Amino acid sequence: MALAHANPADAESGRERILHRAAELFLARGYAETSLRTIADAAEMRPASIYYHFESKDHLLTEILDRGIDGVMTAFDEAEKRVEGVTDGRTRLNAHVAGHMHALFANQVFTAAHITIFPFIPDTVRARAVPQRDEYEARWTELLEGIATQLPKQAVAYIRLSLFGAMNSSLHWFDPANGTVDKLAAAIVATLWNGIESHQ
Amino acid sequence: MALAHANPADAESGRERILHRAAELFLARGYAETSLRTIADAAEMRPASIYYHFESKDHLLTEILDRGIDGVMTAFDEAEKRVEGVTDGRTRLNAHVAGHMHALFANQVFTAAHITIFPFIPDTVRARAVPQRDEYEARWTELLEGIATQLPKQAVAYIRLSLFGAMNSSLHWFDPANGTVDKLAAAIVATLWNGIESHQ
DNA sequence: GTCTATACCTTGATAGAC
DNA sequence: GTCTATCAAGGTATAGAC
Repeated sequence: MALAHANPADAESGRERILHRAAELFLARGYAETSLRTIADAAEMRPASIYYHFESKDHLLTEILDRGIDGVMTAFDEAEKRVEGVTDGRTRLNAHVAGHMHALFANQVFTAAHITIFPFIPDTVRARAVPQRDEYEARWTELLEGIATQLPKQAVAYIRLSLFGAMNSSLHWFDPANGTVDKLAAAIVATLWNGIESHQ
Repeated sequence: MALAHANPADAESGRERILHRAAELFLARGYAETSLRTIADAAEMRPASIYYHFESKDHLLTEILDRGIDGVMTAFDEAEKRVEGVTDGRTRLNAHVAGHMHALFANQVFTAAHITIFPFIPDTVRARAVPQRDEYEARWTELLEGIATQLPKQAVAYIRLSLFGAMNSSLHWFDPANGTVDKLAAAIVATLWNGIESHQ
Protein backbone atom coordinates (compact mmCIF):
# COMPACT_ATOMS: atom_id res chain seq x y z
CA MET A 1 0.00 0.00 0.00
CA ALA A 2 1.26 3.45 -0.93
CA LEU A 3 1.98 5.97 1.77
CA ALA A 4 -0.27 8.99 2.00
CA HIS A 5 1.36 12.22 0.91
CA ALA A 6 1.98 14.83 3.61
CA ASN A 7 1.32 17.59 1.10
CA PRO A 8 -1.66 16.96 -1.17
CA ALA A 9 0.22 18.73 -3.95
CA ASP A 10 2.73 15.89 -3.99
CA ALA A 11 -0.04 13.56 -5.00
CA GLU A 12 -0.82 15.55 -8.13
CA SER A 13 0.30 14.02 -11.36
CA GLY A 14 2.71 15.99 -13.50
CA ARG A 15 -0.14 17.09 -15.69
CA GLU A 16 -2.19 18.40 -12.76
CA ARG A 17 0.83 20.13 -11.30
CA ILE A 18 1.39 21.98 -14.56
CA LEU A 19 -2.27 23.02 -14.75
CA HIS A 20 -2.45 24.30 -11.18
CA ARG A 21 0.88 26.14 -11.17
CA ALA A 22 0.21 27.64 -14.59
CA ALA A 23 -3.22 28.87 -13.50
CA GLU A 24 -1.73 30.43 -10.37
CA LEU A 25 0.95 32.18 -12.39
CA PHE A 26 -1.42 33.37 -15.11
CA LEU A 27 -3.68 34.78 -12.40
CA ALA A 28 -0.85 36.59 -10.66
CA ARG A 29 1.10 37.90 -13.66
CA GLY A 30 -0.89 37.33 -16.83
CA TYR A 31 -0.55 34.93 -19.75
CA ALA A 32 2.03 36.61 -21.99
CA GLU A 33 4.00 37.60 -18.88
CA THR A 34 4.39 33.98 -17.76
CA SER A 35 6.91 31.89 -19.66
CA LEU A 36 6.92 28.12 -19.95
CA ARG A 37 10.27 28.15 -18.16
CA THR A 38 8.60 29.80 -15.16
CA ILE A 39 5.72 27.31 -15.24
CA ALA A 40 8.16 24.40 -15.48
CA ASP A 41 10.11 25.75 -12.49
CA ALA A 42 6.93 26.00 -10.41
CA ALA A 43 5.85 22.50 -11.46
CA GLU A 44 9.33 21.18 -10.65
CA MET A 45 10.16 19.86 -14.09
CA ARG A 46 11.98 20.94 -17.28
CA PRO A 47 10.24 23.08 -19.92
CA ALA A 48 10.35 20.31 -22.52
CA SER A 49 8.35 17.99 -20.24
CA ILE A 50 5.34 20.25 -20.50
CA TYR A 51 5.07 19.28 -24.17
CA TYR A 52 4.45 15.65 -23.27
CA HIS A 53 1.17 16.77 -21.68
CA PHE A 54 0.20 19.77 -23.80
CA GLU A 55 0.56 20.46 -27.49
CA SER A 56 1.37 24.14 -26.95
CA LYS A 57 1.14 26.99 -24.46
CA ASP A 58 -2.20 27.96 -26.02
CA HIS A 59 -3.58 24.44 -25.48
CA LEU A 60 -2.54 24.60 -21.83
CA LEU A 61 -4.37 27.91 -21.54
CA THR A 62 -7.44 26.46 -23.23
CA GLU A 63 -7.77 23.71 -20.65
CA ILE A 64 -7.37 26.19 -17.80
CA LEU A 65 -10.13 28.36 -19.26
CA ASP A 66 -12.41 25.33 -19.67
CA ARG A 67 -11.92 24.29 -16.07
CA GLY A 68 -12.60 27.85 -14.99
CA ILE A 69 -15.98 27.87 -16.70
CA ASP A 70 -16.80 24.43 -15.34
CA GLY A 71 -16.14 25.80 -11.85
CA VAL A 72 -18.78 28.52 -12.01
CA MET A 73 -21.24 26.34 -13.93
CA THR A 74 -21.06 23.73 -11.19
CA ALA A 75 -21.32 26.42 -8.51
CA PHE A 76 -24.45 27.75 -10.21
CA ASP A 77 -26.07 24.32 -10.34
CA GLU A 78 -25.28 23.63 -6.68
CA ALA A 79 -26.64 27.01 -5.62
CA GLU A 80 -29.79 26.30 -7.59
CA LYS A 81 -30.25 23.02 -5.71
CA ARG A 82 -29.77 24.80 -2.41
CA VAL A 83 -32.64 27.24 -3.09
CA GLU A 84 -34.89 24.85 -4.94
CA GLY A 85 -38.47 25.88 -4.29
CA VAL A 86 -37.47 29.10 -2.55
CA THR A 87 -39.47 32.04 -3.90
CA ASP A 88 -37.84 34.93 -2.03
CA GLY A 89 -35.73 36.73 -4.64
CA ARG A 90 -33.05 38.02 -2.33
CA THR A 91 -32.44 34.59 -0.84
CA ARG A 92 -32.12 33.09 -4.30
CA LEU A 93 -29.79 35.86 -5.45
CA ASN A 94 -27.66 35.55 -2.35
CA ALA A 95 -27.17 31.84 -2.89
CA HIS A 96 -25.95 32.34 -6.44
CA VAL A 97 -23.69 35.28 -5.64
CA ALA A 98 -22.15 33.26 -2.81
CA GLY A 99 -21.67 30.33 -5.19
CA HIS A 100 -19.91 32.51 -7.75
CA MET A 101 -17.69 34.10 -5.11
CA HIS A 102 -16.73 30.74 -3.62
CA ALA A 103 -15.75 29.55 -7.07
CA LEU A 104 -13.58 32.66 -7.40
CA PHE A 105 -11.88 32.52 -4.02
CA ALA A 106 -12.34 29.22 -2.32
CA ASN A 107 -12.56 26.48 -4.89
CA GLN A 108 -10.87 26.90 -8.18
CA VAL A 109 -7.89 28.96 -9.17
CA PHE A 110 -8.98 28.14 -12.72
CA THR A 111 -12.07 30.30 -12.45
CA ALA A 112 -10.15 33.23 -10.99
CA ALA A 113 -7.53 32.91 -13.72
CA HIS A 114 -10.15 32.68 -16.46
CA ILE A 115 -11.96 35.83 -15.39
CA THR A 116 -8.81 37.82 -14.78
CA ILE A 117 -6.79 37.10 -17.90
CA PHE A 118 -9.62 36.66 -20.42
CA PRO A 119 -9.28 40.11 -22.06
CA PHE A 120 -5.57 39.58 -22.78
CA ILE A 121 -5.28 36.12 -24.24
CA PRO A 122 -4.67 35.29 -27.92
CA ASP A 123 -7.69 35.93 -30.14
CA THR A 124 -8.06 32.32 -31.23
CA VAL A 125 -8.20 31.00 -27.68
CA ARG A 126 -10.58 33.72 -26.57
CA ALA A 127 -12.99 33.09 -29.45
CA ARG A 128 -13.22 29.44 -28.47
CA ALA A 129 -14.27 30.32 -24.91
CA VAL A 130 -16.97 32.82 -25.83
CA PRO A 131 -19.89 30.34 -26.30
CA GLN A 132 -19.26 28.80 -22.87
CA ARG A 133 -19.21 32.22 -21.28
CA ASP A 134 -22.42 33.16 -23.09
CA GLU A 135 -24.11 30.09 -21.66
CA TYR A 136 -23.11 31.08 -18.13
CA GLU A 137 -24.32 34.62 -18.73
CA ALA A 138 -27.63 33.26 -20.01
CA ARG A 139 -28.22 31.43 -16.73
CA TRP A 140 -27.75 34.68 -14.83
CA THR A 141 -30.03 36.55 -17.19
CA GLU A 142 -32.75 33.99 -16.58
CA LEU A 143 -32.19 34.12 -12.83
CA LEU A 144 -32.28 37.90 -12.60
CA GLU A 145 -35.27 38.29 -14.93
CA GLY A 146 -37.11 35.82 -12.70
CA ILE A 147 -36.31 37.92 -9.64
CA ALA A 148 -36.83 41.46 -10.97
CA THR A 149 -40.00 40.69 -12.88
CA GLN A 150 -41.20 44.29 -12.97
CA LEU A 151 -38.11 45.65 -14.67
CA PRO A 152 -37.61 45.89 -18.46
CA LYS A 153 -35.08 43.38 -19.81
CA GLN A 154 -32.71 46.17 -20.78
CA ALA A 155 -32.55 47.32 -17.15
CA VAL A 156 -31.97 43.75 -15.98
CA ALA A 157 -29.09 43.48 -18.44
CA TYR A 158 -27.44 46.55 -16.89
CA ILE A 159 -28.00 45.12 -13.43
CA ARG A 160 -26.43 41.83 -14.48
CA LEU A 161 -23.39 43.58 -15.90
CA SER A 162 -23.02 45.81 -12.85
CA LEU A 163 -23.27 42.75 -10.64
CA PHE A 164 -20.64 40.87 -12.64
CA GLY A 165 -18.39 43.91 -12.46
CA ALA A 166 -18.80 44.12 -8.71
CA MET A 167 -18.29 40.38 -8.14
CA ASN A 168 -15.33 39.88 -10.45
CA SER A 169 -13.47 43.06 -9.63
CA SER A 170 -13.22 41.82 -6.06
CA LEU A 171 -10.46 39.54 -7.32
CA HIS A 172 -8.29 42.65 -7.41
CA TRP A 173 -8.89 43.84 -3.87
CA PHE A 174 -10.59 41.28 -1.61
CA ASP A 175 -8.34 39.28 0.66
CA PRO A 176 -10.03 36.16 2.09
CA ALA A 177 -7.73 36.51 5.09
CA ASN A 178 -9.58 39.72 6.08
CA GLY A 179 -13.16 38.48 5.89
CA THR A 180 -15.17 35.50 4.82
CA VAL A 181 -16.27 35.05 1.25
CA ASP A 182 -19.85 34.69 2.46
CA LYS A 183 -19.76 38.12 4.09
CA LEU A 184 -18.35 39.62 0.90
CA ALA A 185 -21.16 38.01 -1.09
CA ALA A 186 -23.73 39.34 1.37
CA ALA A 187 -22.28 42.85 1.10
CA ILE A 188 -22.46 42.78 -2.69
CA VAL A 189 -26.05 41.58 -2.60
CA ALA A 190 -26.94 44.24 -0.02
CA THR A 191 -25.52 46.96 -2.29
CA LEU A 192 -27.50 45.68 -5.24
CA TRP A 193 -30.69 45.04 -3.29
CA ASN A 194 -31.07 48.06 -1.07
CA GLY A 195 -29.28 50.72 -3.01
CA ILE A 196 -28.02 53.78 -1.20
CA GLU A 197 -31.41 55.46 -1.03
CA SER A 198 -32.84 53.44 1.81
CA HIS A 199 -29.88 54.23 4.06
CA GLN A 200 -29.58 57.98 3.68
CA MET B 1 1.55 80.05 -42.59
CA ALA B 2 1.30 76.29 -42.26
CA LEU B 3 -1.64 74.43 -43.78
CA ALA B 4 -4.19 72.95 -41.43
CA HIS B 5 -4.07 69.18 -41.18
CA ALA B 6 -7.03 67.26 -42.57
CA ASN B 7 -6.56 64.59 -39.92
CA PRO B 8 -5.84 65.92 -36.45
CA ALA B 9 -3.61 62.91 -35.89
CA ASP B 10 -1.25 64.26 -38.54
CA ALA B 11 -0.68 67.28 -36.37
CA GLU B 12 0.60 65.17 -33.49
CA SER B 13 4.28 65.24 -32.87
CA GLY B 14 6.16 61.96 -33.06
CA ARG B 15 6.13 61.77 -29.31
CA GLU B 16 2.35 62.22 -29.06
CA ARG B 17 1.79 59.73 -31.86
CA ILE B 18 3.78 57.12 -29.96
CA LEU B 19 1.85 57.77 -26.74
CA HIS B 20 -1.59 57.58 -28.36
CA ARG B 21 -0.92 54.54 -30.53
CA ALA B 22 0.79 52.72 -27.66
CA ALA B 23 -2.13 53.42 -25.31
CA GLU B 24 -4.60 52.14 -27.91
CA LEU B 25 -2.59 48.99 -28.43
CA PHE B 26 -2.03 48.36 -24.70
CA LEU B 27 -5.77 48.77 -24.17
CA ALA B 28 -6.67 46.36 -26.95
CA ARG B 29 -4.03 43.67 -26.42
CA GLY B 30 -2.19 44.28 -23.17
CA TYR B 31 1.28 45.53 -22.32
CA ALA B 32 3.44 42.42 -22.65
CA GLU B 33 1.46 41.43 -25.75
CA THR B 34 2.35 44.65 -27.57
CA SER B 35 5.88 44.91 -28.94
CA LEU B 36 7.75 48.11 -29.65
CA ARG B 37 7.80 47.08 -33.30
CA THR B 38 4.00 47.04 -33.36
CA ILE B 39 3.89 50.44 -31.67
CA ALA B 40 6.44 51.83 -34.12
CA ASP B 41 4.37 50.52 -37.05
CA ALA B 42 1.23 52.19 -35.72
CA ALA B 43 3.11 55.43 -35.11
CA GLU B 44 4.63 55.24 -38.62
CA MET B 45 8.25 55.18 -37.59
CA ARG B 46 11.07 52.71 -36.90
CA PRO B 47 11.41 50.99 -33.50
CA ALA B 48 14.71 52.71 -32.76
CA SER B 49 13.08 56.14 -33.06
CA ILE B 50 10.96 55.46 -30.01
CA TYR B 51 14.11 55.55 -27.92
CA TYR B 52 14.74 59.16 -28.84
CA HIS B 53 11.54 60.03 -26.93
CA PHE B 54 11.45 57.37 -24.22
CA GLU B 55 14.18 55.75 -22.19
CA SER B 56 12.49 52.33 -22.25
CA LYS B 57 9.19 50.57 -22.82
CA ASP B 58 8.51 50.83 -19.08
CA HIS B 59 9.02 54.61 -19.17
CA LEU B 60 6.55 54.88 -22.05
CA LEU B 61 4.07 52.88 -20.01
CA THR B 62 4.66 55.09 -16.98
CA GLU B 63 3.72 58.23 -18.89
CA ILE B 64 0.56 56.57 -20.25
CA LEU B 65 -0.46 55.56 -16.72
CA ASP B 66 0.17 59.09 -15.43
CA ARG B 67 -1.96 60.63 -18.15
CA GLY B 68 -4.67 58.10 -17.39
CA ILE B 69 -4.85 59.16 -13.76
CA ASP B 70 -4.76 62.83 -14.72
CA GLY B 71 -7.79 62.18 -16.92
CA VAL B 72 -10.04 60.93 -14.12
CA MET B 73 -8.69 63.46 -11.62
CA THR B 74 -9.59 66.28 -13.96
CA ALA B 75 -12.98 64.70 -14.67
CA PHE B 76 -13.63 64.52 -10.94
CA ASP B 77 -12.74 68.18 -10.42
CA GLU B 78 -14.94 69.28 -13.29
CA ALA B 79 -17.87 67.20 -12.05
CA GLU B 80 -17.42 68.75 -8.61
CA LYS B 81 -17.65 72.23 -10.12
CA ARG B 82 -20.79 71.26 -11.99
CA VAL B 83 -22.61 70.25 -8.78
CA GLU B 84 -21.12 72.88 -6.51
CA GLY B 85 -23.68 73.73 -3.85
CA VAL B 86 -26.01 70.89 -4.87
CA THR B 87 -27.13 68.91 -1.85
CA ASP B 88 -29.11 66.12 -3.50
CA GLY B 89 -26.95 63.03 -3.20
CA ARG B 90 -28.13 61.28 -6.31
CA THR B 91 -27.50 64.33 -8.49
CA ARG B 92 -24.00 64.67 -7.09
CA LEU B 93 -23.28 60.98 -7.57
CA ASN B 94 -24.62 61.03 -11.11
CA ALA B 95 -22.34 63.91 -12.08
CA HIS B 96 -19.26 62.09 -10.84
CA VAL B 97 -20.16 58.74 -12.37
CA ALA B 98 -20.79 60.48 -15.69
CA GLY B 99 -17.45 62.25 -15.39
CA HIS B 100 -15.61 58.99 -14.75
CA MET B 101 -17.39 57.25 -17.64
CA HIS B 102 -16.65 60.08 -20.04
CA ALA B 103 -12.99 59.88 -19.10
CA LEU B 104 -13.14 56.14 -19.85
CA PHE B 105 -14.95 56.30 -23.17
CA ALA B 106 -15.05 59.77 -24.58
CA ASN B 107 -11.93 61.62 -23.59
CA GLN B 108 -8.81 59.75 -22.88
CA VAL B 109 -7.62 56.42 -24.16
CA PHE B 110 -4.97 56.78 -21.45
CA THR B 111 -7.51 56.33 -18.68
CA ALA B 112 -9.06 53.29 -20.31
CA ALA B 113 -5.63 51.78 -20.87
CA HIS B 114 -4.56 52.50 -17.28
CA ILE B 115 -7.58 50.82 -15.74
CA THR B 116 -7.52 47.84 -18.06
CA ILE B 117 -3.87 46.84 -18.00
CA PHE B 118 -2.98 47.87 -14.45
CA PRO B 119 -3.06 44.35 -12.94
CA PHE B 120 -0.61 43.01 -15.54
CA ILE B 121 2.18 45.54 -15.76
CA PRO B 122 5.68 45.13 -14.31
CA ASP B 123 5.79 45.38 -10.51
CA THR B 124 8.07 48.41 -10.46
CA VAL B 125 5.81 50.46 -12.73
CA ARG B 126 2.69 49.39 -10.85
CA ALA B 127 4.14 50.33 -7.46
CA ARG B 128 4.88 53.83 -8.71
CA ALA B 129 1.24 54.36 -9.75
CA VAL B 130 -0.34 53.17 -6.50
CA PRO B 131 -0.19 56.48 -4.55
CA GLN B 132 -1.91 58.36 -7.40
CA ARG B 133 -4.64 55.74 -7.54
CA ASP B 134 -5.06 55.90 -3.77
CA GLU B 135 -5.59 59.64 -4.02
CA TYR B 136 -8.33 59.19 -6.59
CA GLU B 137 -9.95 56.51 -4.46
CA ALA B 138 -9.83 58.82 -1.47
CA ARG B 139 -11.86 61.45 -3.33
CA TRP B 140 -14.55 58.88 -4.04
CA THR B 141 -14.54 57.70 -0.44
CA GLU B 142 -15.11 61.27 0.73
CA LEU B 143 -17.84 61.80 -1.87
CA LEU B 144 -19.72 58.62 -1.00
CA GLU B 145 -19.40 59.04 2.75
CA GLY B 146 -20.88 62.51 2.32
CA ILE B 147 -23.84 61.05 0.42
CA ALA B 148 -24.58 57.91 2.43
CA THR B 149 -24.16 59.53 5.82
CA GLN B 150 -26.19 56.91 7.67
CA LEU B 151 -24.07 53.97 6.58
CA PRO B 152 -21.02 52.65 8.44
CA LYS B 153 -17.72 53.38 6.66
CA GLN B 154 -17.17 49.69 6.04
CA ALA B 155 -20.41 49.49 4.08
CA VAL B 156 -19.50 52.60 2.10
CA ALA B 157 -16.18 50.98 1.21
CA TYR B 158 -18.01 47.97 -0.25
CA ILE B 159 -20.32 50.28 -2.16
CA ARG B 160 -17.35 52.19 -3.55
CA LEU B 161 -15.66 49.00 -4.69
CA SER B 162 -18.86 47.62 -6.20
CA LEU B 163 -19.36 50.90 -8.02
CA PHE B 164 -15.81 50.90 -9.35
CA GLY B 165 -16.26 47.32 -10.48
CA ALA B 166 -19.47 48.21 -12.29
CA MET B 167 -18.05 51.34 -13.92
CA ASN B 168 -14.71 49.94 -15.00
CA SER B 169 -15.92 46.55 -16.16
CA SER B 170 -18.06 48.37 -18.73
CA LEU B 171 -14.84 48.82 -20.69
CA HIS B 172 -15.17 45.16 -21.57
CA TRP B 173 -18.72 45.24 -22.89
CA PHE B 174 -20.12 48.73 -23.47
CA ASP B 175 -20.00 50.01 -27.05
CA PRO B 176 -20.51 53.79 -27.27
CA ALA B 177 -21.97 53.19 -30.74
CA ASN B 178 -24.97 51.46 -29.11
CA GLY B 179 -25.88 54.05 -26.51
CA THR B 180 -24.64 57.27 -25.00
CA VAL B 181 -22.13 57.30 -22.19
CA ASP B 182 -24.52 59.48 -20.18
CA LYS B 183 -27.25 56.85 -20.38
CA LEU B 184 -24.80 54.18 -19.28
CA ALA B 185 -23.78 56.33 -16.32
CA ALA B 186 -27.43 56.90 -15.42
CA ALA B 187 -28.13 53.16 -15.56
CA ILE B 188 -25.21 52.40 -13.25
CA VAL B 189 -26.36 55.05 -10.78
CA ALA B 190 -29.93 53.74 -10.96
CA THR B 191 -28.74 50.22 -10.09
CA LEU B 192 -26.75 51.51 -7.15
CA TRP B 193 -29.40 53.93 -5.94
CA ASN B 194 -32.63 52.02 -6.21
CA GLY B 195 -31.49 48.47 -5.88
CA ILE B 196 -33.70 45.69 -7.15
CA GLU B 197 -36.08 45.76 -4.21
CA SER B 198 -38.03 48.83 -5.22
CA HIS B 199 -38.81 47.39 -8.64
CA GLN B 200 -40.01 43.93 -7.77
C1' DG C 1 7.03 10.60 -18.26
C1' DT C 2 10.98 13.33 -17.77
C1' DC C 3 15.39 14.52 -19.24
C1' DT C 4 19.50 17.16 -22.05
C1' DA C 5 20.48 19.82 -25.75
C1' DT C 6 19.38 22.92 -28.98
C1' DA C 7 16.94 25.24 -33.02
C1' DC C 8 14.73 29.20 -34.35
C1' DC C 9 12.31 33.37 -33.60
C1' DT C 10 10.92 37.68 -31.40
C1' DT C 11 11.94 40.87 -28.02
C1' DG C 12 13.87 45.28 -25.92
C1' DA C 13 17.62 47.95 -26.61
C1' DT C 14 22.12 50.24 -28.61
C1' DA C 15 25.52 52.43 -32.08
C1' DG C 16 26.18 55.55 -35.19
C1' DA C 17 24.92 57.74 -39.95
C1' DC C 18 22.10 61.35 -41.82
C1' DG D 1 14.27 63.57 -34.96
C1' DT D 2 14.43 59.55 -37.66
C1' DC D 3 16.97 56.17 -39.93
C1' DT D 4 19.77 51.36 -40.88
C1' DA D 5 21.95 47.74 -38.85
C1' DT D 6 22.67 44.87 -35.23
C1' DC D 7 23.09 42.62 -30.58
C1' DA D 8 22.15 39.81 -26.45
C1' DA D 9 18.56 37.72 -23.99
C1' DG D 10 14.74 35.17 -23.54
C1' DG D 11 10.61 33.16 -25.82
C1' DT D 12 8.20 28.71 -27.71
C1' DA D 13 8.98 24.52 -29.47
C1' DT D 14 11.48 20.11 -31.20
C1' DA D 15 14.68 15.87 -31.35
C1' DG D 16 15.98 12.13 -29.33
C1' DA D 17 18.16 9.66 -25.06
C1' DC D 18 16.79 7.41 -20.86
